[in-house]
Amino acid sequence: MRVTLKDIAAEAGVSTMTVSNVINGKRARVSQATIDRILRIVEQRGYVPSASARSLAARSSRIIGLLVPATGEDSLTISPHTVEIIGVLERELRKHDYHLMLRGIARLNEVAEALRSWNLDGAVLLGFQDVEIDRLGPAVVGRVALVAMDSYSENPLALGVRSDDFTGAELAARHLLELGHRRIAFAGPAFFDTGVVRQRYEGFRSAFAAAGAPWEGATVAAVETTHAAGREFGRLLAAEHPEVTAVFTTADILAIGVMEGLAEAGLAVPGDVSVVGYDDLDIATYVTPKLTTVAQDIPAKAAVAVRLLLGQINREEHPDAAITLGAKLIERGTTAGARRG
Amino acid sequence: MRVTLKDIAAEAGVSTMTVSNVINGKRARVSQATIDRILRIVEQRGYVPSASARSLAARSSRIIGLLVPATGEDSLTISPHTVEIIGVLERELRKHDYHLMLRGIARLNEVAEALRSWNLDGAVLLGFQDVEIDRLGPAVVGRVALVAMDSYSENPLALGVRSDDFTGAELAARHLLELGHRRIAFAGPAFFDTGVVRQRYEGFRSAFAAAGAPWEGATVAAVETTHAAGREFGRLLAAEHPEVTAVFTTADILAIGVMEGLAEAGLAVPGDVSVVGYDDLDIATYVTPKLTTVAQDIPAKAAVAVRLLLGQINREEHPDAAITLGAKLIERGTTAGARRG
DNA sequence: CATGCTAGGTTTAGCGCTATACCTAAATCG
DNA sequence: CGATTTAGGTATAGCGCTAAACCTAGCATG
Repeated sequence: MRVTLKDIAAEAGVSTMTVSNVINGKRARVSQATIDRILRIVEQRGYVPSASARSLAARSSRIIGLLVPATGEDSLTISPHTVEIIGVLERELRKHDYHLMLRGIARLNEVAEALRSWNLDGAVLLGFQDVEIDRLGPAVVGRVALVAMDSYSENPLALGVRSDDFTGAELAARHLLELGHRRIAFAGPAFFDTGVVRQRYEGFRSAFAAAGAPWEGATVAAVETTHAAGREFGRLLAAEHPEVTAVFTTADILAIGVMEGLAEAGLAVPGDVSVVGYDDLDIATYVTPKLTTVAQDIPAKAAVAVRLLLGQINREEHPDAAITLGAKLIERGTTAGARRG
Repeated sequence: MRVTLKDIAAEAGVSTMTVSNVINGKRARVSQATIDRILRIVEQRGYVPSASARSLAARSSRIIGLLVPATGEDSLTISPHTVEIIGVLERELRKHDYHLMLRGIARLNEVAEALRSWNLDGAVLLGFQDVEIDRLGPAVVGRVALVAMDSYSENPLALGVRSDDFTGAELAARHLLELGHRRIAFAGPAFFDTGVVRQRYEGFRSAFAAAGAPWEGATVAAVETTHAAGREFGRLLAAEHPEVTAVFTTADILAIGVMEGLAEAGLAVPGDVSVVGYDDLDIATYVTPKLTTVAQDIPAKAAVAVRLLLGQINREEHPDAAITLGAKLIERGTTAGARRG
């Protein structure tokens, strides 16, 4: 059978509480000799505490949920961007002896279920829309620490962590404008009215204003964040928008699709059309020419998320309402002066 | 406070066991009227069972561990290939009301810790070496169902699930040989003596034998599975192996690196050198020309893993010792007839 | 010398659930 | 018509741990 606290206590000749205290580092009221004896026995017997019993008794699981949108049928679509976040989250949490539970969320009320069922101490929401975050009420959340990645929701129940999407897009647009482009396309998913996409859209717009460029030069298109949709859009651009000489996209994968679509239509990048991506994923450097893109510090974003979570859990007051990290432009080979026709 | 079984039982005027039985689908000995009444109250009160209490009492957690190698310092490196597996695993397990816990493993004995501490019902080992799987003893594993992805270990404690790496590599090599190549490089990580790499190596060799091609034509190189290492190798090939006209790599990412290295050295793909990857990741189609590669059915692999796990958990006898899925060659643009120099 | 304080513990009472054994009235059987 | 089965439950005893309150001997203090 399993080795329990009781076994250790019996062998050490003390009560289970003493063993429990030693194991949990509450050693103030235990003599050094007893501590040593207990630890030796624990080691020897290969005692591993039962997490279920712990979380039942202590009402805290040391599990952080990683909640990702999912449909019932499809498997989770985890973008490369998300993957990097997961890796860093896991490491940071493991350092603090927390564990990560991955859960696809098909309907929003599953969030409550996930939180309550597992007694989660906290959760990271990855890839949800702002409107979804907005809808999380106190009944759902309870006393669980929540961090929403890439959210601009004002919901005080979920702290937002994001990089500066406004500035990122602004930098990209300014870069294109400085190269002389005036007819620029903005391609991103169809949520211009909220969240990350909105910020990028506004940043993009702001650069036009700052440069005194006519906003009429912009072509705004709702394009799904996939390679295929990007390719489609590239072809469309080639066929029906001869005036456009540059494209800003909200994702590298989209930019790479656009590049392919343009190439198929016989247009050169950056010769005829310049392209800018977003995220600076590894794939940005795998394509030819290498993609000019906006970089965010993803590991930092994940680390901040963990810091906020643990801060909330340990009641170091409710920390900062939201954290915004920087973004910077990485100039590579897909942008050049404007000329097409 | 939390709504508990007791609350539901009191409100329904039955014992907690009856509620428990209804909730767990053991409804044989409960009248339909009582079932309906209980379910209505459960719904109404928003009752969610406590997973910790359950796993403590039932000695089963309904959690499957997803164990991935990790160093203490680095974050988990999750390859695109791994990501796809994770997504499918999550969906399949969620269907059966199991949950996924992600855990980086720095030292092998952490496997035991993870399994015991959380009372895991099973675990999927992702990305471990065969020798590591070999070392898992009964003391570590206990009665936990274990599936090792991409393992060729003979350890009966961990069922292996993999695709047919031997045949995949053989197909690739045969393709190159049929195109007339005789001086072919094999590039892969330095574990030629075991596991997946060994299978691919043997498959590669076997194609030479089958084609009656002299094995002396092969150049075997240990190259890390990264873009940077591939690029380095591509340059090396260009500079010091003028006789080589084709490269088979054990990963797409590696192949893409090789392509870049070759291009930098002024060699054309496939004009001067043909390149074949492995895995058929999305990125294989993002590069120019598109990468010829070996495809495995990753979703199927993950689904099989879940099937084996659940099979073991439900004691449908100990199922098949290991499962090998197919592999096929996807011919795209990076392979052509042999000519260089 | 009564009194408090401190070090070093112990005792008690659950946390919320499930396994197991048991119970009772009504229906069925030989 | 007594014995057995069946439907539809209940009672009891934990699972392994922790929070909170309590205890006691020994020492210092006014």
